[in-house]
Amino acid sequence: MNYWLFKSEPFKWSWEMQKAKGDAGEEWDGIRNYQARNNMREMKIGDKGFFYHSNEGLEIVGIVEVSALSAPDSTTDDERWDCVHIRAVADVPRPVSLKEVKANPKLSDMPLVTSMRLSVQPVPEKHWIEVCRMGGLDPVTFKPV
DNA sequence: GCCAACGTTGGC
DNA sequence: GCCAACGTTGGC
Repeated sequence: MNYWLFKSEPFKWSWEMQKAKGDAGEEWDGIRNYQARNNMREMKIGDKGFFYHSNEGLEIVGIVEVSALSAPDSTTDDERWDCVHIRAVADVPRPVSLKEVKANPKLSDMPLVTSMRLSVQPVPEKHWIEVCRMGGLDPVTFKPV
């Protein structure tokens, strides 16, 4: 199992909107960056991810999982772009802000810090566990702790 | 709203 | 294949 992080501007697509989709999930469309696309192509069904609010909020607010493998992006005819589907799994009881991530020495090499502009990024397991701890949830069951 | 960082495009 | 110009992202 691999871990990822999905960025979204809440006024375009928020965690509340993602949750409203429930188990049906939603296509993570609109990605027009090769590195982000390549990350999605690496994803497998059931891989987990953080849902991060960029621009406004600036915090990790939820846990998602990959519900469909990367396939052509329905919002474009350009064959270069494809994307996965994700569905909401759990709230982060205490959202973890970018500020907190940056302030934590254990997370100094997290892609969220080092690859600021990458909108779909990998999360090393050690970072996953640490962020879950900060957010007040179990890194495996996603139950509040 | 500004602007730094950085990815992409296109002329040469 | 280099690199300048340009566009976009995203923190502040």
